[in-house]
Amino acid sequence: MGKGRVTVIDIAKAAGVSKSTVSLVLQASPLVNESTRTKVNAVMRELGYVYNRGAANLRQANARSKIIGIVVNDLTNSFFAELAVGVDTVVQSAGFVQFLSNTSESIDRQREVIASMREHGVSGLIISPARGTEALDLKPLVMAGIPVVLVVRNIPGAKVSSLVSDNHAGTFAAVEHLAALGHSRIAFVGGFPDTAVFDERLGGYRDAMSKTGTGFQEELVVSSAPSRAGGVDALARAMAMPDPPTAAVCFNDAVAFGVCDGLRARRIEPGKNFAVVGFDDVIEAKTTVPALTTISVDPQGIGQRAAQMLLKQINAGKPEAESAVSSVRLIVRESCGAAMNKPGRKMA
Amino acid sequence: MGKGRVTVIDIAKAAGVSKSTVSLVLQASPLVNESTRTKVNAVMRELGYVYNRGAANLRQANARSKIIGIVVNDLTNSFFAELAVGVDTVVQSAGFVQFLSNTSESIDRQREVIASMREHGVSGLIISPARGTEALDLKPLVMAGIPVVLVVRNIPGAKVSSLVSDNHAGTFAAVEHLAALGHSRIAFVGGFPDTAVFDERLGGYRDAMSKTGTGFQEELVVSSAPSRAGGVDALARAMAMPDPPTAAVCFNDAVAFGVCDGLRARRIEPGKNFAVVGFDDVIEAKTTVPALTTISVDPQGIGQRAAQMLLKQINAGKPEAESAVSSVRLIVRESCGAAMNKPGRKMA
DNA sequence: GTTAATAATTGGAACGTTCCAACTTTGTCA
DNA sequence: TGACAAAGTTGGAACGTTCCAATTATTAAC
Repeated sequence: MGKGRVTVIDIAKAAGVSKSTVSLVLQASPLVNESTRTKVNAVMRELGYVYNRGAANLRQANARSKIIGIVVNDLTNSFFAELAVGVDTVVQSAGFVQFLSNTSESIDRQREVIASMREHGVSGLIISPARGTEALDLKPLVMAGIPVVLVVRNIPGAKVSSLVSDNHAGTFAAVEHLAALGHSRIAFVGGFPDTAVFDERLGGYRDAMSKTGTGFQEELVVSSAPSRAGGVDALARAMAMPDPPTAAVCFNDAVAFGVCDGLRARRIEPGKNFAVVGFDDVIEAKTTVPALTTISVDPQGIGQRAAQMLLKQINAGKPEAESAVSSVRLIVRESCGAAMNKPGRKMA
Repeated sequence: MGKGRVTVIDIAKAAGVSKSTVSLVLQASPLVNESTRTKVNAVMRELGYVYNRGAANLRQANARSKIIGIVVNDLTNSFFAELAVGVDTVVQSAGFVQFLSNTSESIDRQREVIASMREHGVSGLIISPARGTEALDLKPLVMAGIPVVLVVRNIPGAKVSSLVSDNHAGTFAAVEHLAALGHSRIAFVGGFPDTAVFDERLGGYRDAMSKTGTGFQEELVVSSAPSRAGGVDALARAMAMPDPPTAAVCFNDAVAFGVCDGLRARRIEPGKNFAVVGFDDVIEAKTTVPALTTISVDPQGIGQRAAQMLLKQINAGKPEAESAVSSVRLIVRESCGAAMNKPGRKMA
């Protein structure tokens, strides 16, 4: 059949109108007569026309394309998958489509991905930055006036919007809860020390430990990769201490699951002989056994709110940076032992 | 500063060359003198030039953009997240960037997303189709000569490449293994009955049940949503039967986790009083307690292989449909009780 | 039956890039 | 010295769309 791609001019010719009219039909203009519209639409379907967004964007330098980009640093963490789903629900109803890319914590990859999205003229970007991202990396975006919302990790000095959860309050509440249950040797487990999120969560833990009178002890902080495997590993190191902890506030739920795995491997029952609190409240947290006590940050909710912030900026024209903190709350389930008897230290 | 965006002409003016020369620099042509090249590059950096891929694609109608799209039906299932990172690793090294979109099993959304990706001139598409997708939905893509690889779910009649795992062989092996352990009342649990994948996995189960002499019984098939919650639900129905099963072959790992949750809630220990086998071998399968016996389909591997198939088609020019089946293998861990004593039926 | 207003349509210019054919400069060879 | 080739560079046309100003067809008002 047709060798080249079918254009608006082909449609015009076949429908016996001008290309301008076809263009008007394309943008659903009320100027065009109903009968012409239906005819043009019919021809389009018949010839298998596909809109060339590139050409369109070329002309209307102002209006950007109807896509928003989301860049995450670790797609295998279901937290980010859920965040993306949350974003999707709101951008979808605003008539946008979402393109997601994963950086796997690589700054180089992140640069490529963001450049590529810019080249395709995204209307805005939601970014959970890779470790080590600097304000400088985002400079070009703000210079170009592209709305950006940072989520999960903020970047000091970058003049863009951000939405992070109240990490300090979260771990603070976790420690208070464990202390109220009678624990005093409470460890802080998992996470990479050189991130802002780690600092904030550790800060909440530290302040709460000081406040509860038991005091903050450096040795009770045992870091690791923020993954399930990292949790297993970190727990091993914690339990090897001369006076091991009886409870753990974990960097995130993945670590907490790892800690539970590690406990079980030592024949210690999480929620019974050892209290575990997570952070994030991922979807599995409530169905796993024992159900995980954790800090709920509602990833889908964050995604939705971030998307709303972004859309607001897009519609406002002039992007105005806005910082928000998403509040968190402690969800008490079984893994902290609150529903059971007093915590003991019956180890194998 | 500059109100409009900076173009190749601005660069040319500032560098004292013609726009053609700038264009040649952009595509790293050997024709341009080394000194000119460095000068032009310097000016680009200085003025903050961003390449306009849309304009470029407009001119070179043949060469498509350097992006490949991946469309998945359920991003919250970590299977797909891992598949996506598998794809990413190979397209990345081929100089492509990957844009992912989620359809949440909505055909309408899938249509939008695919249309949007086409409009942006993707070089190829990897699609895990939403439930109910028909060959007709893919027709426009193949007509336009856009390479497509279907993963996970095949669509009969669509003239595109596909890569699915050997579902039949997987459940067949699972049943054989359980039978060898002495089980005879083996249920098939979870999944929506109206999908090709379900049919294939059920088929493997049915054939194996017939072969082992215990025979296939309709009542032992209990379907549900293919999620953790679905597994909990399905197990409840299975255990309510007059003569409940002692083992379950699950539709996927998510269901299997749900089944384990449900068993625990009934004080039945998975891997001890009840055997559970999953399907997919997601990342958590090996670290959970008890470690899940499952059919390994290696989602990252499938992603990689699908990406290779796609790149092959892209480079070949003329896309040639190719069907492949990814072999699977049974990974024996703890949840089937193979490492423990004979299976009993000590229920609470 | 003329004028004014409204509705519908239209050709041409513009967007930022690449391709092509033509051009200039420099160097080589008979 | 002239012819020729090689290396670099260049202006204009083209890609598929939208916008603008201009045009024609239709209806309403007097």
